[in-house]
Amino acid sequence: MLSKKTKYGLKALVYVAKHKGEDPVQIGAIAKSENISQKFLESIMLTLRKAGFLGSKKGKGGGYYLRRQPEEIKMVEVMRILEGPVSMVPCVSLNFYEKCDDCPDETTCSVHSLMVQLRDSNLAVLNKNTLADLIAE
Amino acid sequence: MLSKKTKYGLKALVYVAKHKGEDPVQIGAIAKSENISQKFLESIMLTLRKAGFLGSKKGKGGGYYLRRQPEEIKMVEVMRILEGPVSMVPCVSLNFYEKCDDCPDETTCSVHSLMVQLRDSNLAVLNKNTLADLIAE
DNA sequence: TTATAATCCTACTATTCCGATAGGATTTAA
DNA sequence: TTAAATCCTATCGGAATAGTAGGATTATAA
Repeated sequence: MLSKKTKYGLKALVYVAKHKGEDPVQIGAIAKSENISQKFLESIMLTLRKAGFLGSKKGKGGGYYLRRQPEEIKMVEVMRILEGPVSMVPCVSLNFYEKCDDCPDETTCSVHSLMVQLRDSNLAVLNKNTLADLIAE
Repeated sequence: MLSKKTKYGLKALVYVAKHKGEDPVQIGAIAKSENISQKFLESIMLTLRKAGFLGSKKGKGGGYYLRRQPEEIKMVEVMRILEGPVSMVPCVSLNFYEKCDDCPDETTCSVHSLMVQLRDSNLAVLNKNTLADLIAE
């Protein structure tokens, strides 16, 4: 299941992107528009800013704005920041590789190939879609 | 992330399938071979039996056996039983549909299309792969 | 008939993660 | 100087996950 964090983060990015070129948008406005707890959204925005997707301006009249073009923000990047690994098991993860504790040997693991296929099919989708694609709909 | 329950369940199915035609296999043997807590595996085997993948024989000399041919057990069926919905959000789930609580309208939801694409790419993989494919490797 | 070996079943527990909240510190514009 | 905004750390309740406990039931075989 997709975490609320990721879902809210994506919606917030879309919201900010839709107001590109205008003044920065406030957390409060996003929270209200998208039915998100404002305090929860605060921490998500912070994450997105630290990851480089968003910039912020403090103080009165401040808020958040996009730091990159929507067409250049791939969904795979956002998902890795908010949701974590694309892979369903650490031992097939490209960016978060770890050995599975219960598997003596990956090459003989019966679920390995299935996990690789799932990873690759998800990667294909997440590499193809950008923030711009989400705005369109 | 794939739950241990699902991972163990898949490995157990593969183990049982590899012993097709022989006497039923015991939970203890599977647990030992695959490094799984026997008690935990008990409950998983029960789930797989109730779902119709496995049959069981009680008492001395008992154990579990496959009730269907490995080629006919699609991964999508097993995943739905052990892991739950294929979709990452309930509002795009084919078998577990539910309205998202925070979305006023699915047709205008910005993440909807992405979720549909992910669902479909995963479904393709899970429909194509059967238990027989897992045994092969 | 009795011991043993197996599944079956219910309940419980420990731990981790998720979603959300609290309370202020800091910065900036008017 | 005040108000409006982000920034930051800590905490918390609930749900889910992973695993445990203990026995009930069933079947085989001596």
